[in-house]
Amino acid sequence: MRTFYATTPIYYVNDLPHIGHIYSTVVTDAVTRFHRLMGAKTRFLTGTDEHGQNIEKAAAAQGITPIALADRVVERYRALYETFSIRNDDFIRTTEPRHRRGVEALIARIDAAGDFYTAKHEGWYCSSCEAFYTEKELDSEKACPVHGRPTVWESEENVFFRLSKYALPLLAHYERDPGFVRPESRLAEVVSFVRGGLNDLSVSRSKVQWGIPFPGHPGHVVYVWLDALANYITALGFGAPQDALYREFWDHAGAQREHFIGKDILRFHAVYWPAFLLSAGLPLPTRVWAHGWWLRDAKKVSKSVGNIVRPDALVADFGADALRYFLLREMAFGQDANFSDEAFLTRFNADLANDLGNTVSRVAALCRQSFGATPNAVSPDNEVRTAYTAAREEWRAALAECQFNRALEAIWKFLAVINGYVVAQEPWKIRKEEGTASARLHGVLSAAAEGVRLCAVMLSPFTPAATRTILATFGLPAADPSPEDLEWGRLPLSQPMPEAPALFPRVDANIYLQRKDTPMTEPVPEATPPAASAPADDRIGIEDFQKVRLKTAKILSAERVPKSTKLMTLQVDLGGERRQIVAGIALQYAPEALVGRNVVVVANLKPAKLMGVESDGMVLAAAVGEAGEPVLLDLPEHVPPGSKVK
RNA sequence: CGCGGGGUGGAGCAGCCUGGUAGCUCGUUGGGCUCAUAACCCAAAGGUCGCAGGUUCAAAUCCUGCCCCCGCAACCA
Repeated sequence: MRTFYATTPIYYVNDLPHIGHIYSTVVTDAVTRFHRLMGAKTRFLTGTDEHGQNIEKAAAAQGITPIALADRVVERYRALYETFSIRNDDFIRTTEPRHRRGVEALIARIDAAGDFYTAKHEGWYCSSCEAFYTEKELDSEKACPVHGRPTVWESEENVFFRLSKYALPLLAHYERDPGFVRPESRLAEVVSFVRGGLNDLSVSRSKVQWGIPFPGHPGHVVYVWLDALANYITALGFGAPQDALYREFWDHAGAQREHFIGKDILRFHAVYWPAFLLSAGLPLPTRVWAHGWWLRDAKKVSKSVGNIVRPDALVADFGADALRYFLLREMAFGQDANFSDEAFLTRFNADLANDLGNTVSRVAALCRQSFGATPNAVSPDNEVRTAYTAAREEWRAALAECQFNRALEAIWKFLAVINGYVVAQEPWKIRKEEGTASARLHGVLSAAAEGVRLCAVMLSPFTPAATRTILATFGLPAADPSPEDLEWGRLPLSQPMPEAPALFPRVDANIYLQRKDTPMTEPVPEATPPAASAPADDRIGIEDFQKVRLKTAKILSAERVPKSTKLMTLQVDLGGERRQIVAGIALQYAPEALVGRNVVVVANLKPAKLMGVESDGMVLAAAVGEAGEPVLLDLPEHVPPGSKVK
C-alpha cells in the first residue's frame, strides 16, 4: 500500500500560534486528507520545539519551570487543532523521552560515520540567538545583528558536524531528484547556497542547560537543529525497540515522506537535515515543500509591528472552515499572499455563501420540496457527470502539486456547471408540469444532487466540517469520505431529507467591518501572564536621572547618511562645543528643514557607529503612534545652545 | 554589487518552469430566472501583460539591460 507521511515544522513554544502556524498546519492537514482520499495510508505529524536558552529564560522570568511553560503553549496548540479540524496522528514534543532516545540513536550513527569532531568555538556570542558571530558580522559596539544587544566574547569546546563533507553528495541528490524541493524556484536557492560551500556546523552548546545532553560530552546539550529536525523520525519510533511506524512510513521503498515548511526555514530542511541523514545512512525525505508568508496589508506579519493575525475572532464569527478555505484559496502556494479583512469577507460571501452554500441549499430545497427525500434514481449520463470527470482530474492534478487555489477553482467551476444545469433544466417547471413523480424531475435533481455531493467530497481536504454537513443534508453519514465516494452514483436514494440550516450564511461586509468589536488583528498577548511586577519597580531615584546629562543644541547642518533610509547625520552646536550626532529621523524630516533648529540632546551618551558613521550623543524625540515615528522636541529660538535641561 | 518577492483590464490575483488566440474572482453595465442565502444563469464594456533590446515563424512566457514597488537584514544612540 502506498504510504504518505507529512509533517509540519515543530513550533517553538516561545511564541503563541498565529496565522503562519495555522497555515502550515492547515496545508499539511489538507494534503494528508487528500492522499487519504486517494487511497494512501497516511500519517500526519506536528509538534513543538521546547528546548533552548530562550525557553529557559522565559520560564525563569515567570518563575516556572521550562516544561511548565511549554505545557501551557502546547495546550494552546492542541485547542487550536481541535477547532481547525486538524487530524494529526501524532504530536511530538522535543522534551519527550522518545524524542531524546531517537536523537541519541541518530547521534550514535553520525558518530559511527566519523562525522563529529570537537573543536574550540570562539566568537562573539549573543545569548538571545544562542549563536556566535564573527567580527565582521558585528558593528563597532559588538552588538548582535538580530537583537542589537551586546555580545560577549566566548570560547567553548563544541561538537562539530562535518557538513562540508556533504556539499557534493547534496548537490548530486538535488541533481538526481529535482523535485526534492518544491516549488522549483526554491530549489535554485538551495543549490546556490550549497554551491557556495558549506561550513561545518556546531551542534552542541555548553552554555545551555535546557536541552538533550550530548552523549559522550558531559555538560553539553544538543544544539537546536540536530535536536529539532530529528523529530520527524523520532516520532515514528526511530531508535526505539518498537520502530514499526518508522519502518512503515520512513524507511520503506515506496514511502512518500514530505515536509511542509515556511520558506524561512528551507535551508535547514533542504541542507542540514538531509546531510544529517546522509551521514547516518538513513533515507532522506522525498520532498520538502516551502510555502510563502502571509502579509498583513502588504507588510510582513511580525510581532514588533503588532499586526499579527490571530484567528480566534475570525473563527468565532465565521467558523474554522471559512478560514481554512480562505488560506488555501487565496495564496498561490510558494508565493507570499496578503491577508486583509476585505478579501476575507469577499471570499466568504462570494465563494462560500453565494456559490457553495447557496447551491447546496437550492438543490437540497428542490429535492425536499419535490420528494421530501433524495431522488429515487441517479441519472447515469448527463452534462453534470461529464463536467465532474474533468473537474475531478483537474482537482487531483492540482492537489498533487499543492496548487490548492487551482484545485478549488476546479471545484468552483464545477459548481457553476451545476448551477447552470439547474437553470437550464428548470426543475421547478418540470415539477409544475409533470408532478413530483416525474422521472425527468428525478433525473435532473439527482444529477444536481450528485454533483453537490461530489463537490462535498472534493472539498473534504479543505473544509472537512462543511463536507460532513453537506453529506448529512443528503442523507449520508456525517463522516470523512473514503476513496469510493469519489465515484459517480453513490448518492443515497429516497433518503429522507430533514431541514438544514444555511451553510455559510451571508454576512453584510460593511456592517461587519464597521462593527469591529472583534478586530481580526489583535495586539500580541503575552505568552503567559508576566510575573507580578510592581509598578514601583521602574521608578528611579533622582540620582539615576542626574546621570543623564541633557542639553540644548542648535543644528548647524544635516545630511542623510549615504545608503541609509532612516539615518541623518547632524552637526550640532552644544554651546561652543561641536558634535556629530546620527539620528533615525530621515524618513520624517528633510535635512534643510532641520538646520537652525533647537533640539534637546543627551550629551553624555557613549559614542557609537551607525552605518559606519560616528554618533556622539542622541537627539530626543517623541515616539508617536504604533510605529514610534519620531517627532523632535522643539525649543523656542531664544534658548541658547548648551543650556542644561533638567 | 547584502538576501528574497513582485510589477498582467478599476481592485486583488493566476498563467511564466514545458513559448502558439490573455484567464480567474470582485466590481461595473444590460438581460434572464424565481427553486435558492437580494442568491443563481447569460451577455457586454474594460488590458500596448513595468520599459528597452534580443532569440524565434511566433514572447506575458526564454535571454540581456534598465526602471519602479515590497519584505527581511544591515541603521531608529
